[in-house]
Amino acid sequence: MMQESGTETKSNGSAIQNGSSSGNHLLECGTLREARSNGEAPAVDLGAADLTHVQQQQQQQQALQVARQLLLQQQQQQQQQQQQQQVSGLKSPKRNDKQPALQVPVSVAMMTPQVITPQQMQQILQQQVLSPQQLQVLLQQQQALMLQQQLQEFYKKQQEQLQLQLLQQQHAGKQPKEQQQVATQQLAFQQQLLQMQQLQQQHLLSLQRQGLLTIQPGQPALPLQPLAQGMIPTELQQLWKEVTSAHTAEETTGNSHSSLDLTTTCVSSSAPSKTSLIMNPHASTNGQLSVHTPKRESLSHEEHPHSHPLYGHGVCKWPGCEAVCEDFPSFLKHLNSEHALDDRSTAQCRVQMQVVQQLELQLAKDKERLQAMMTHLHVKSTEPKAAPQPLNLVSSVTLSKSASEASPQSLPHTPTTPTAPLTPVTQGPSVITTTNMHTVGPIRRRYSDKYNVPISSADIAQNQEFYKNAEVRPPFTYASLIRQAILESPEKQLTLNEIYNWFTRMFAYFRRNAATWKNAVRHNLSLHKCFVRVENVKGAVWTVDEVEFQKRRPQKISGNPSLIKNMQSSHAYCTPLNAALQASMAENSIPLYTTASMGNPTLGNLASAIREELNGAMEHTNSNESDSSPGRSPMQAVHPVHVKEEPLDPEEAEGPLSLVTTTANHSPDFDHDRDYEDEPVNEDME
DNA sequence: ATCCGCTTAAACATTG
DNA sequence: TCAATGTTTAAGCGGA
Repeated sequence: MMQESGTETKSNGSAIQNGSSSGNHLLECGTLREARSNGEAPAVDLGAADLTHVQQQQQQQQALQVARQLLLQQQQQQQQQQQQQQVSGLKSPKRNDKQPALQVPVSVAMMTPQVITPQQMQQILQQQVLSPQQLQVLLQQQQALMLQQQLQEFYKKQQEQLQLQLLQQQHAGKQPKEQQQVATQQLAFQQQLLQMQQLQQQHLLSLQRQGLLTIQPGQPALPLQPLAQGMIPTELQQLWKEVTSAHTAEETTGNSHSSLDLTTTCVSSSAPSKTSLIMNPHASTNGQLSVHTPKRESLSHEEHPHSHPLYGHGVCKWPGCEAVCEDFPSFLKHLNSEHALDDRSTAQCRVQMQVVQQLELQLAKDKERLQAMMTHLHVKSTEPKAAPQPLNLVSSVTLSKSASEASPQSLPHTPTTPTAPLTPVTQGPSVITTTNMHTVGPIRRRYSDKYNVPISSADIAQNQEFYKNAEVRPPFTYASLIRQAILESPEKQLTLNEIYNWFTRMFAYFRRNAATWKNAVRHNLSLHKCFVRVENVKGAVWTVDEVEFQKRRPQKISGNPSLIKNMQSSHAYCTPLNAALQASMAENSIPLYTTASMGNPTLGNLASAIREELNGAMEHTNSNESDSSPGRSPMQAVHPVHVKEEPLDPEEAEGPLSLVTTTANHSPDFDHDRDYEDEPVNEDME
């Protein structure tokens, strides 16, 4: 179907017309293009999806405000406690060093080195200096803080009980001197606990703040981006290490440990209510000193004493420990010696609570997100198998309304694992139902280019929000992307720099390793004959020679059985493809599959173009159905196979295009792109 | 095993 | 001179 676009490439007038007609592309595409021409940063793009995000932001902010109040109260409370500790000389220098880390968000930290005031918070919210991700992290932080508040209450109860027991002891005739000492030790212990809570909180916050720093500013919230939320395991690990080291350092400051034993003995009778589950190992530790260890173990793990959750593979599973214990008794010994009730263990246990809380939170959010995604994609069932299925980034997102309704089996868009193999198979709406199951798998191929099937604008448009924000490598070849970039431009021509900008604008992945992928872009531009360089007054622009696609397709088909097979399957898609296209377009009343290359993307033109394309493609093939070929989007499926060895007559494409002047609107627009170029090249590419 | 396509790296030339 | 641009070659990898 790209014949039309191919011929249009020659026709300058039609190319311009295409640019105007492409305005009814998805909103964001138009916005992007406009932004590009206006020299605006793409970060300010506001599509329909972004409006939804704004609403979500407002809701989040409301909740956040409540959470911030809690945070504020708690911080004030902690400040008071800290002052007390300073008076009592228990202040840890390390904590003092980390004091600035208490400030939660980066922007807040820049505003104030101290405590966040409500006014400042309000300001933050009003100015929306925080991205939704940051807000989310903040929320998580404050949930953790609330958890700590519960902890504090818990310890207060402990303290009360302790004092009660002390009173009893006093009545029993204990010496006043000893009592006084005990009381002092209690106080010290409690202060220590509070201090440790602050420490852990600071660790948490600092870690999460570090996480915030990695979030690219200005990014709109994405429901499809669960990655930046919550704490990743490495962070948790790091958290443990930090806590461990922090308290190790704190121990060197000479905190009294003698008080702990006494305290724990008294605390043993109080069973934590809310946190009993999580605190269980710790509570049992509290209850018994090392002498009573067997009993403690029997408390926690009555029936399986040797399947201790903290012991596995001969290694102590205490977070951050990993000490080797040959057998279970030695492990118990180690547990009691190294992980007895002390400040460190208490702190670690508390952190573990937070970790669990975080994970549960994240799990809940991801579940909710998954549900929303499935709902959005009209997946009726909530089968959990849908998520771990191999990703089909493109196809699922390319789903049109009608198509998704017609294919309830289609996988939801679950790009929850960017590390997962990229298996996006560009499928058209009608294709998904029948072929989706055959296309799953860890396929790294860029189908869109392997069969010379460029990405449709719909693919880009509907995936762009995802790829814009998630650092996931797009499942398209460089050639496809370049072609798409060029065809998306109003005049079907881009300078190299504009192509660069398109890459960085459309794909977060290409905001790194600029030297690498830019080199690849240049390489592809030079390598593939379909990219035609057109000299211009201002330099040179790159265009796509669609004719080259057309010319080479039959050769490839006749020569490559596998490709024949694929084209056969493409042909099989023809009928439902058109139907789905028509339905989709009719429903949306917009040309969903408007591509710049399609020129005037009316329904009739598009459908006929597809048919024409397919008919042309199937000249040398039979119409057998193939079930093993990857599905492709309509635009992609019908694209000819690319052969690059055939020399191209430059005049063919250059003639008309030479009349076109450059868009000349690329320069100031992408100053932000420069930022990406300077990033260190440390990303593992594959 | 081989071919092919894609990616990446790199060297080199050209140009503004 | 320098950076951007453009060309070319080569190696590695994975799929067919």
